[in-house]
Amino acid sequence: MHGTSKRPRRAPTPEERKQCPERSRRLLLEAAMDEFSEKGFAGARVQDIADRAGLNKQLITYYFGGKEGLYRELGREWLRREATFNDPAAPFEELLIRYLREAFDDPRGIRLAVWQALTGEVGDEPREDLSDMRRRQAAGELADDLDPAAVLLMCYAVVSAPATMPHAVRQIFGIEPDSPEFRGRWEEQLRRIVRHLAA
Amino acid sequence: MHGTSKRPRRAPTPEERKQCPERSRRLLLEAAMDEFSEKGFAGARVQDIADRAGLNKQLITYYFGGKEGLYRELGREWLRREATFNDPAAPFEELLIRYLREAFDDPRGIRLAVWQALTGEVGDEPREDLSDMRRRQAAGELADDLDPAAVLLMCYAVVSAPATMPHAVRQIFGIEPDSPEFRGRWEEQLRRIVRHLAA
DNA sequence: CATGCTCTCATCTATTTGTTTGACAATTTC
DNA sequence: GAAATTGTCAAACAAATAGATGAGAGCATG
Repeated sequence: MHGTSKRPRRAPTPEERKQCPERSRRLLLEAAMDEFSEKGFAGARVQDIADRAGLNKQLITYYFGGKEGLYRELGREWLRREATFNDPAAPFEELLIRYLREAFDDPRGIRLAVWQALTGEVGDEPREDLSDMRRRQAAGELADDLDPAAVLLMCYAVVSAPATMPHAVRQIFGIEPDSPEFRGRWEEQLRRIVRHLAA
Repeated sequence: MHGTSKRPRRAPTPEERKQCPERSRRLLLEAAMDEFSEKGFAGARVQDIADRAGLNKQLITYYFGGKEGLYRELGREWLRREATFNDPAAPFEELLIRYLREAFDDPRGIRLAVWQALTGEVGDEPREDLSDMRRRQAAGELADDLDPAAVLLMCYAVVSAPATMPHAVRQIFGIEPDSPEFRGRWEEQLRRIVRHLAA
């Protein structure tokens, strides 16, 4: 089922792989992102993470203090990453689409976030800044009768939807949520929807 | 942490509780709905389910053939329930709000569905019927440039949002997702949004 | 009241799983 | 280049957990 059937690690360090803690850390984080985003914290197995990284599972304890430590570190990293997303210059529609594409290209972050939300884990993310949305509203990018906060939440919801409710996509559209067809269709429709919200 | 510290079940059948398989089944299903919707399949513990139901955990095997059987039965039940939701007569806005209130009153179904989606479980739900949406569009309830399928998916997304991304609600609105304040505000905003989509 | 069946429970067991331990190799430091 | 530190691994360990076993109570039917 997994790539490595018996971990035959005969040639562990062909050349490149001498001993490199930074590399190991990175490999574990990547593998953990795969596993956790796929199965959630409770469903993920440290053995699988280690296998995926091609490393010994003990290293998870060594580097991150255990399964939970690794999970937390992953959350922190995601936060750092997401913080670089605001771009006040771009029009709202473009911002949404940019975010949507990111979500399509790598749904792991969103899946992880939803999993954290479902398990009720409380991250200490700061209060979202709405001044930008209000500015856009004043500039006519958003209808006056709408609450910027609500529109923002709606955007989160529709961007995450393909990842959080793939079954609904299949049910409604009859195509795969990760197919180019759906990608294009959803993107175009979201564009139109936000245009409707501007009028 | 749990209600029964040591399960002191001294008076097991005070009066009402003689021996009633139907009651036991129902209790287990209810408890399972709580646990699974809260922690997902992998995170839920049969012991906790049994405790919550005030019954012995072996009964889960007895009635449902094990943890997984119980989980499946829950999914089936939810499908049966959701099938009774269509109401072609009501205006679209009211339909959405009705669904939203249901979700607020008991988010367990939605949480369960999202969990199933995240774990990649494939239910065999039939293809969604869009003819109703198309009729509404023709009747002017929905702008012509919008894809009925996309609007439907958006509705699912925004209705589920408070349950699937409570952290976002706190972050953006600064209030609790299940507070009456948020309920009212979100409902009102969704009304306005769908009105924008009709124009 | 006996008998068979259904329902319930406490205990045990096998397995899974995250972590610990101790050995050893690689790398750095002096 | 020797010693100490760091990185890696395999095997053992301990906790948790789902399911199995067998005993026994409730309830019907003769």
